[in-house]
Amino acid sequence: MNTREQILEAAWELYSARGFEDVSVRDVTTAAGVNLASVSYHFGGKEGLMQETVKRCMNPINSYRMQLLDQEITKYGGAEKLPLRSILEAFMRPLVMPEECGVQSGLMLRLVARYLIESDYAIPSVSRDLYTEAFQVFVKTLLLRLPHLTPETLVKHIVFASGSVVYYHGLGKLALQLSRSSSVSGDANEQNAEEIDREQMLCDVIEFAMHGFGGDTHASVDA
Amino acid sequence: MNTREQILEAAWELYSARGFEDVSVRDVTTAAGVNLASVSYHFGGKEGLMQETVKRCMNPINSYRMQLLDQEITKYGGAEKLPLRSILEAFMRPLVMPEECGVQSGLMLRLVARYLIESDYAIPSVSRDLYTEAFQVFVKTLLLRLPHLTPETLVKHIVFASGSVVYYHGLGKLALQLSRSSSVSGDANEQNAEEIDREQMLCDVIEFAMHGFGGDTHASVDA
DNA sequence: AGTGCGTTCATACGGCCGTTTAATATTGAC
DNA sequence: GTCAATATTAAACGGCCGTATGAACGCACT
Repeated sequence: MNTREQILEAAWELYSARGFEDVSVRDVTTAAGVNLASVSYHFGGKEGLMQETVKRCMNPINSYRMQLLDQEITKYGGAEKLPLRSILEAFMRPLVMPEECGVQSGLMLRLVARYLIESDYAIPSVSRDLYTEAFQVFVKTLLLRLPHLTPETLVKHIVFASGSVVYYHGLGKLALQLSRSSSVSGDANEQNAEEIDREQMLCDVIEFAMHGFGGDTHASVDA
Repeated sequence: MNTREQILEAAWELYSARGFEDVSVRDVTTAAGVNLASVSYHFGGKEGLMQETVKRCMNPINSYRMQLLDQEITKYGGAEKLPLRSILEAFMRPLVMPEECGVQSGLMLRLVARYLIESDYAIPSVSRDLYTEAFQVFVKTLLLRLPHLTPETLVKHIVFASGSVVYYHGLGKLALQLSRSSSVSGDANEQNAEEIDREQMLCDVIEFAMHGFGGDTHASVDA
């Protein structure tokens, strides 16, 4: 029964790093140190392995979102008193800091981005339900706080915020290089920029999104 | 000499629709109605074709960005008098409405998203220069308008805004479904949502981003 | 000891991949 | 018209892909 876990762990790392379509079953089983046929046996095939991999990381993410939201609700004594910042952070922090809910490494966002794009926007039933639940809860909570906005607008804004964080995680380093390299750039190929400050990124994107939602940047416990 | 163009056209459509790694050279040549070996002959191989494809669509995009920016500058009589909205629209409209600069179809954003992700964030020299130029011009222009912000902050915000539009284009339909489907959803597989209103999307994301930049939502010719 | 079942294994299969080759067709300058 | 350069073609190459097969293994249970 250990084989299954070894496969999932290797699959997670490889898919995150290189993408779903670019990683062969052989790559996964070799990295996991198990037999090639194990994937067919345990997951029915490559497609099954991919779905299970996504499921295994999206479940904790969405649970963590709910958990953070609940924490803030009790902290502020009611969902209707939640600051906008708390709601946004509860939604986005699990994406940026997945290790806080047991999903290892910052490859999370790359995997999500890859999956959403490669799967041709047809999220399979596995993760569709998870997404649906989390999405609806957050839209509902936001609606309490921003009753003058329509649910459609709120959805748009959540998507905007998610896009910001996903995109920035992927392009942040590069973009900063581009903006700086107006001066001498030495070789154009130095791709080894310092690791990105994810906590700072989270803070930045929340700040950006809060303005987008039209919320007050500062304390807004009073409503 | 027509073969080359037919290949590029077919490649553009297929790459946009299905992704780079998922489209074989045979797929492209078959769709183009040319011989398999033509790709090697004209582009040196699949890698060369991919790069040329990206180049052929990013060149017009970045030119269009500059053109829109210049239009607004003359319209308002000086780069320092540009409303924030004009700058943001000049940057994002070409992504959302590529057909306005001769890049056909709304598959543009998917191709960009795919390329950025699949190429492992290592934008090859081909498009790197184009991006660099456009990025620096826009950062510089934004700096005129928002001198209290640092260039790093501006870069972040541009990336946030780009991420919003790319992500929303990919997920918008799905997200709206998710938010609505709290009620009856019939089959969970109806993926045939109506086409997205791109002009509206552009407007929404500009509005969202403007708040994020801290700019005034309304006319800001007066500075 | 023997039986049955879940698991792991080495191996093989057919298929598609990107690229190469060498022959043929087309072009354009002289 | 000739001839070299350019362009296109059909066919084949080796390689990796996902999956299937059937044998071997571990082990609880009788």
